[in-house]
Amino acid sequence: MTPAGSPDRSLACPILHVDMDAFYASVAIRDRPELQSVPVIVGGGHRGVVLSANYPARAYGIRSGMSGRQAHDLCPQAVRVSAEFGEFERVSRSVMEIFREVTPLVEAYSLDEAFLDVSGAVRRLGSPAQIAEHIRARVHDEQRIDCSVGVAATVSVAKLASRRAKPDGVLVVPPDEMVAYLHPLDVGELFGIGPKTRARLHRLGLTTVGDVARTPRATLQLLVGRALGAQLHQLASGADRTTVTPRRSDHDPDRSMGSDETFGRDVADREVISRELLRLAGRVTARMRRARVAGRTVALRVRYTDFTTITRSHTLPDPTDVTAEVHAEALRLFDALGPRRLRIRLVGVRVEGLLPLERAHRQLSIGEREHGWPDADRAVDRVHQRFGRGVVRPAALLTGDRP
DNA sequence: TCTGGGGTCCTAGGACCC
DNA sequence: TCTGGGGTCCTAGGACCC
Repeated sequence: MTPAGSPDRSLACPILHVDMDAFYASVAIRDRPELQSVPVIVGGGHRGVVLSANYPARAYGIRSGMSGRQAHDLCPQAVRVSAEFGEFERVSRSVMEIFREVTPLVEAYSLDEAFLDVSGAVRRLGSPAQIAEHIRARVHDEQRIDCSVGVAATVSVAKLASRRAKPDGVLVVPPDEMVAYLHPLDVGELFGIGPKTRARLHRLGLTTVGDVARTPRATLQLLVGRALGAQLHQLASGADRTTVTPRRSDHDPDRSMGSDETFGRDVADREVISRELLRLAGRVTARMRRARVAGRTVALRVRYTDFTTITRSHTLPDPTDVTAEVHAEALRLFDALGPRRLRIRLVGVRVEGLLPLERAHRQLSIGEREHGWPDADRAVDRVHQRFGRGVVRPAALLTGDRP
C-alpha cells in the first residue's frame, strides 16, 4: 500500500519475501540479449508444460503450468528454450549468498524465493524498504536478473506483497494497513487456497478474505477441514508467523524422495514398465545414498491414459536404500494392480519415511549375505562419480529404447 | 501436439494395542 | 462380559505449492 519511497513506514516490517521474476526464463536468456524483448518460454516440449515464461510471452496469456500446445496456440512465434537445472541451481545459490550477507536469518523457500528477517541489519543498511532496494540492485548487478520484494511484519503478508510488487518492484504493507490490504483480496490469493478450495468457498458466498475473517473458526473448519480451517481463520484475522527459520538440510532431511516420468507415448507392455521402474528406483536410491538416508515405505504411482492417477504403497520391515529392493517392491505393487484396461502414461517411484543412515539399522535376516546389492550400488555410485552417469547400468537397461 | 516433476501436509478408515 | 475410548501405524487419495 505504501510505495517504496517512504522508508519510515517499513521500519515496523522486518520480514522480506524476495521472489525472482520469471526465474527460469530470466536465467535462460540473460546471456542472450536478442531474446530479451521477444516471447520466450522454458519447457513445454513433447507432452510437457511451460516451466516459466518471460514477460513478453505472458503478454500473450502464457502462464507456467500450461501445456506446450496451449502456449503454442497463444503465441506461435514464441522462442522455446530448454531448462538447464544445473544453471538454475548455481544462480540460486549465488542469490541466497547475497541474502545471507544481509542477514543470517534467511529461509530459502524454493530455488527462486526466500524469506528474510532483516531486523538485525537495519542499523547497518537502513530501513527494510531500503534493504529491499539494496538486495534488488545487487541481484540485478551480479546475476543480471530482476526480483521483487514484499515487505511486511509477517511472513504470509510479505509473500502476498511480493506478488503484487511484480515485476521488478517493492511493496511495503505496514501493520496498521494490513487488514485494509488483506480483506478486499480474493480468498484464492491466500497461501494454501487452491482452485478447488477457492471454488468451494465462493459457492458458499465467501469470496474475499474479509468474508472469511467474519466467519467463525468452527464454521470454517466444518467447511474446509480442521487444519485448513484453523489456518484460514488465523490468516484472515491477521494472525501469522513472524519468525524466519533458516533450514539446514542435514538437520532437517527430506521426508521422502521420488522420481516419476511421463512416457513419450503411452505404454501397455509390462517389460517396458519394469525397465522404467528400475531406472526410477536407481535414480531415487542414488539420491538417497548421496544424502545418506534410507526409508521403509516404497510407493508406486501410475497415471493412465485418461489421467486418473493411483498410488500403491507398502512398508518394509527394514529401511532400505538398495536399488534392487526398491525396484522389486515397486514391481510387486505394479503386478498387484492386476489386469489393466488402459495404457499407462506415467509411472513413479517414491521412498517415504526417510531416516538418517545412522538410525536406519537393518536386522540381518537369517541367510542374508552381509555383502551383495548394497555393495554393488555403492560401487556403481563411485563409477558414476568418476566417469559420469550412464557408464554403468543394470543389464536390463542396456537393451531396448529408453522411453 | 491437451495436462511435468519435485515435494508437503491433511483426511479418513481399518487394524491393533492398551 | 460388555462397552467405550485413545493412540499409533498403515494405506489411499486429494489438495496444494514451486
